[in-house]
Amino acid sequence: MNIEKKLSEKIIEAFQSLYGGTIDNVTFEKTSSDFKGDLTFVVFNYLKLSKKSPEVTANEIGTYLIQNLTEVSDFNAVKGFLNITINDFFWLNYFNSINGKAIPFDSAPPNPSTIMVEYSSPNTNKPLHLGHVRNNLLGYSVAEILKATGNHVIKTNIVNDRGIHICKSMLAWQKWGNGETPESTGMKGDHLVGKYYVVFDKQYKSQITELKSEGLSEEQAIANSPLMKEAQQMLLDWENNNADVRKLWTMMNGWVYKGFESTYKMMGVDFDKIYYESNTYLLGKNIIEEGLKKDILKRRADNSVYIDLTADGLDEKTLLRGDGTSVYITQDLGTAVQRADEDHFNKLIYTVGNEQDYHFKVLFLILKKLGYEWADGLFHLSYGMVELPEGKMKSREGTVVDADELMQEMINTAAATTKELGKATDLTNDELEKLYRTIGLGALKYFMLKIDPKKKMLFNPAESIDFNGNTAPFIQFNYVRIQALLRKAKEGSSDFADIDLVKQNVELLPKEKELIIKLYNFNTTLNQAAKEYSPALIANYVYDLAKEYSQYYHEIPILKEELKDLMLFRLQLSKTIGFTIKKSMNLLGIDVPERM
RNA sequence: GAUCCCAUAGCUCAGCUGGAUAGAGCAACGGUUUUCUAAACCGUAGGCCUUUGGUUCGAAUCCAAAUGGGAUCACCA
Repeated sequence: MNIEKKLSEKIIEAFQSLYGGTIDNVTFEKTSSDFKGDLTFVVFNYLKLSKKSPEVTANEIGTYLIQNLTEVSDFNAVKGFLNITINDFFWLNYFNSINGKAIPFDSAPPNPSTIMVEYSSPNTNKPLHLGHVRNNLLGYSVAEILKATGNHVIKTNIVNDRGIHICKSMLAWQKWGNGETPESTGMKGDHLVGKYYVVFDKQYKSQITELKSEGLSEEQAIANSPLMKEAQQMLLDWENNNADVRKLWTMMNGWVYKGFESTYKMMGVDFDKIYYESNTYLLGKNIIEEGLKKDILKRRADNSVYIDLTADGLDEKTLLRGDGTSVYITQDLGTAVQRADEDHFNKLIYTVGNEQDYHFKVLFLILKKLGYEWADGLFHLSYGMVELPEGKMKSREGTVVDADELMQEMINTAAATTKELGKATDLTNDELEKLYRTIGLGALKYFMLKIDPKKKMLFNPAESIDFNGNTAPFIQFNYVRIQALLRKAKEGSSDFADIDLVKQNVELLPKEKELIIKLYNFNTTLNQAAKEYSPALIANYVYDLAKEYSQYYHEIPILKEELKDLMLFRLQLSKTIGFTIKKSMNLLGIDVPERM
């Protein structure tokens, strides 16, 4: 039932029959609103075959189509643009085939791919911030989109639960914590641990200042800071399984996990498989050995191992230190191989900020050189940083927008706005709480997902996120209006109890045809979003749909339409649009309320 | 120094697989509610698509360079 495909075939046929030439698949674009028609075929590229002027060629093709394809009801040729009108029957037929339900995805791949989507990947020394919010929403949404296109998706998270940064928090807590716990302070665990990360930094800096005032250079001061030495010792103790350090580590990480859990829950994201770096950080050494045997990797005089990527326009990259210990990329090599062995993925998508573009380029190239076939399925979903007006966020200095606080603020704003507008007054308190969350978090999620992932984005905390215009609340509002219509229809008359059963052939208004075409385009958009890993395409689609509907709603009577068939058709159209809005929003991880 | 990413209305962004007169939202100004939820709708105003050159019948879109902004180039993670 793909009209573009049908048209394309007929046009190829037309060229064959009219001009005796063969052409490849042709493409169409949406006819400009200034001209009559639904789809436009541009003939300029094919004039060599027709050996006629653009206008004549377009006219001849148009005539052929109208004679040989029943779906084509009209055409006009302007210069080289052939504007094709598809008859209402086709569109209505398509619409009836959906029949008031969510649009089914029509081209699920015959062999579903297994796709791992890694996202979030937090450090356990501080709470999640705005940057993580973008990461989480993006990863979650991409996973949902890939699922919707028929893939088997495994959402994974690799938690960086070990390293010097955690030791800093641990040390500071040990020294200045006075035994504080989440229970004793009422603080969320991740925030409590984050507090001591900042304490460490403060103490460390004042120590450096002190050492410098004693006459040491900056470099010497850094090298001789007792606090940093202690932290490093703690890391060594951790690696050597020192019981006390491990106990402290387990306790504090436990606090953090509890905190993360509630943040993830509030955000509405989840994972199928969680890895911990404390389990994976030693992986990868055997791969290095293999690589050395194959002579792909080289050993330096000091015993360190590296790979020479200069021929590929990159640098030499060290993979193992002289003392035999791992570096960051060693473990990434190891986890990639482990995942390939365990999960047999076709694709592995790393949702990580664009500051690591180089790292992933190197990682993928090394794996490829080592001969892993699945390395072609690796993809770095690189997204731009979230910046504040004053520049980059620095968690050590506490200049971050905290995820928990931001979400709460959004919910508060949603509550205030709802009250101000005097809306939803008949809901219970529980329902209201849920509504505020749906609207507030919806606004936040949409705000972050509607922007092309690869672009960096500016977040100004002073200007609150909008609730009007191109926003989630606007889209949600249109969904709610539809639900209100449907409710009223059912209450008003038993004739409308089952709107789904009605199939009507009516004369379409231009706006109605436009809306059906929009619905028809859902699958194309979904496919493209999956192909490009871009939730922004879905966001733009659903906004367009809601906006068109909003105009329609204002222009055309629905429940007040006197012709019953027409009223039913319009209700059915509204219902289908409602389904599509909901489905699209869910792909973005956004809920829609029934009332607001 | 090298590499990568970005540049479209005052602001935030679409448009990028070349096509017809470059689109939204916000902000500004004016209008619409005894009638299906006004978180809405309609209208006005706002543009050298950073610049220059190239490819093409045709360039915001592709190529090259310049300018400006960001990131990266650790035996850190």
